[in-house]
Amino acid sequence: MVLSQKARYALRALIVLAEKNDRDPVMIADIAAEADVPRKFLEQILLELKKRGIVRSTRGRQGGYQLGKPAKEITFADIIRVTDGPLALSPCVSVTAYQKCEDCFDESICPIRKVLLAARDATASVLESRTLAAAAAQIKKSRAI
Amino acid sequence: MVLSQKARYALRALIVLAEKNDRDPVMIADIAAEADVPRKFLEQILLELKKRGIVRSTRGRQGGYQLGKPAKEITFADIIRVTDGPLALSPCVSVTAYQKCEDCFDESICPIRKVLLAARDATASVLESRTLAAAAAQIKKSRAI
DNA sequence: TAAATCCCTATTGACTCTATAGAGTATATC
DNA sequence: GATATACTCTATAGAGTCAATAGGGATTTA
Repeated sequence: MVLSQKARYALRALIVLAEKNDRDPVMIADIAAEADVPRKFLEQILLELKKRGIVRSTRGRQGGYQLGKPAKEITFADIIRVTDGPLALSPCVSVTAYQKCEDCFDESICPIRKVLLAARDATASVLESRTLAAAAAQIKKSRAI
Repeated sequence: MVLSQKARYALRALIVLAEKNDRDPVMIADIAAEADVPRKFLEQILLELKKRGIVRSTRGRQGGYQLGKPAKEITFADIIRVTDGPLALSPCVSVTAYQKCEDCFDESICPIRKVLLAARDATASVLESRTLAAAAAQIKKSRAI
């Protein structure tokens, strides 16, 4: 039920990137320091985010990470799906990774499924509407005060 | 993120009880058979549900389990909170088990928290509105066809 | 060619989840 | 009141997951 540490780290790191306005690549070490994330763990996380197109990287000297697309197109749902898998409380109500329950007679009748489906939709509609851009903007606003 | 097996078992077992209209106590063994849950595991689950007042038990011969209150007063949220803990994606947005994040500077500013709070509210409002009575009614209706 | 930086895989320790086991306690019935 | 029945409680084991660390490989710039 609870968000993994990995997800929290990913969100913090990406918000740091979003605040940079995507000029030059930012080194892992810098992101790690600003987001307060263990450096080697962050490496793994960024690698996964890269595979899913959420960030892109530049290798070698002067290298680092940048967002893979505009911050306002990256939602919390996108990020959490990478680190923690589907948002659904059961694979049988997942939109991105549907899987039938092993011991389910008839899915169309299952009263549990019906509820979990409604819960998934509610969660998804929140997490899909919140973007990195909004989160970064909020931080900047708080800093300005 | 995903519901534990324990939660699924608890929901199935309680829906079985809700269908019985709460006449006489139902033995663990019978509940286990009807809900398709390992018997000894179910014992533990029912014990926890009992501690939280969701079921009540009668010991000795003719003993068994019954719902602890009317089926329409037992919500999915109540049950899941027993088996899986708080609904919130982070302790810092939990209503039933609030806890500050260790590495959080200022909670009122945290842009992640804001989103997780909205997600929690969305999930809770669904799970708190769905009752065992509704689930049992739905099952009976499907069986009638 | 050297330094900087990301890339990739393996490993470890702690913890949790699922399930089973077995002895203990209460109660109805004969 | 003896006995069978059924819930109560605690321990434990195996598998799996999570968080973190480690270290060498590959690539690019200067």
